Amino acid sequence: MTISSSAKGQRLRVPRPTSLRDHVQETLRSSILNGEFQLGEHLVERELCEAMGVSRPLLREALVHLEARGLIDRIPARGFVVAQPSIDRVAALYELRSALEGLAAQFFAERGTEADIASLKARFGELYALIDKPELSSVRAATSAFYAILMDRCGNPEIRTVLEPVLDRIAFLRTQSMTRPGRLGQSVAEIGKIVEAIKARDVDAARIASETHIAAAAESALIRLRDFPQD
Amino acid sequence: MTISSSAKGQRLRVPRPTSLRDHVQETLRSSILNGEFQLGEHLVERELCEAMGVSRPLLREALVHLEARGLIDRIPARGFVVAQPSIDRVAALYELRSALEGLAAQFFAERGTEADIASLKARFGELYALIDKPELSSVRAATSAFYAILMDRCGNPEIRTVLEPVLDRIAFLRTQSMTRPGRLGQSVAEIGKIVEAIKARDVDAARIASETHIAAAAESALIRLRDFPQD
DNA sequence: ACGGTATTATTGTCATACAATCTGTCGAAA
DNA sequence: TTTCGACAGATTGTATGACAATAATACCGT
Repeated sequence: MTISSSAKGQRLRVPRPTSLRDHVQETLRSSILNGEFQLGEHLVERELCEAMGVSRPLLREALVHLEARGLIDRIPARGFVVAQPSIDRVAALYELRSALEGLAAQFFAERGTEADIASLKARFGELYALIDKPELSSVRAATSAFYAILMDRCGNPEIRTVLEPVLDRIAFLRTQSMTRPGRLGQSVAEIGKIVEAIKARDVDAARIASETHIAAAAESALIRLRDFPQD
Repeated sequence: MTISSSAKGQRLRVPRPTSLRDHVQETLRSSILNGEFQLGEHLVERELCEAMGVSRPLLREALVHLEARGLIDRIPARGFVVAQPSIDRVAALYELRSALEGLAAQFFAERGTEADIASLKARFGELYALIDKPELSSVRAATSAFYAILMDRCGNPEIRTVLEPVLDRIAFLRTQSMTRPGRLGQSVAEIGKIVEAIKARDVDAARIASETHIAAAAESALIRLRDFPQD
């Protein structure tokens, strides 16, 4: 965890751009979201400590944080495992996601500035351009960028704080659902409806388009989940 | 933290009904919710360790958990402080609460069993009986009981997991707003509308009644917050 | 093959330590 | 007198090591 501080004009001492715990936390989080652990897999503390080169108390702090966000579960005398929501729970999470993103779209249509709307349209353009060559990482990046604008500029910054844990808990399904053949084009079309409604300042249409979009994503994800339950 | 194990027929060793960390966490949480700390107050780790009789790593785990839930904030090299949301943030939180409780009411009206509805009515009855002698702790208990039913039986168990942190962050306002003269009666009347709508299985009315109720609570809380900003 | 027991691995928790950083104080210079 | 800077104390951020309690596993005798 050494950080080179070479830039001469800057402050000499740049010990940690962020706390070490935050780094451990984020590393662990993205490892889980990227599927580097199986659902339900036991997270052995000593192994992770050695792998990341940090002490056990620090690692545990990171784990506790992720536990609070619902990404991992704690089993009383067994330790931490990657959360593995049941099908019912996944359905409930999608339902929540639908409501929260619908709310964000509604607020954005109500309160977004013209500049915000322009940003949103730009992000949508980037996403649209990917329909022909759907590469996983690009699609994911463009989607995140779109939603980052939607959440950050919708006028209610707290939506993001509650939505993020929800998204984390269904992230293991989202990857797949976007790359199904044909699904991307449909999905982008649905998102286009959201953008249109926002552009027209049609509050209800924006909310409904957003809810519809997530409902479709949920259906796609749940079908897949039912087919491969242990995935 | 000694636990007497005297019952003869039971297992002899009853070390911890729950993990010690959970206990520390909950103790700390309720202390904060009960206003035993000022908003923005610095939480000094060593003091809390001694007060609760636990080690610093364990205390920190509890603090990190509460941080993840938004109850406390971490300031880079200063440690943890009790979260002190700005007026804008409080407004955003009430907006979210309104949407989420509206959703719960809607789902309850859609999916609650008759037995669930009967339970809800019973809780409402208990609340109604308190209008004449509004004692803080009773009102709070009855309100929690009502909402516990509403959240647990609405058919989407995830709503509670996202709503709870939201409620925690505005808890410091909720106490006051219920005890304002006249407000309780009005509040109970609003809740009564929710119950009625649910009884009638009127999904939209249930959602709207719930949203309206929280909007009124928000207005009351925000007026108070603007009058006593440092409260 | 099966049931019970011993061993091992791992968690839950503690005590302690120490460098880095922040805070506040006190003195020195303008 | 006011302001600036250095010093000391307090507190965090992180590490090490330890130990009891529990769960998992392997072993062994029947």
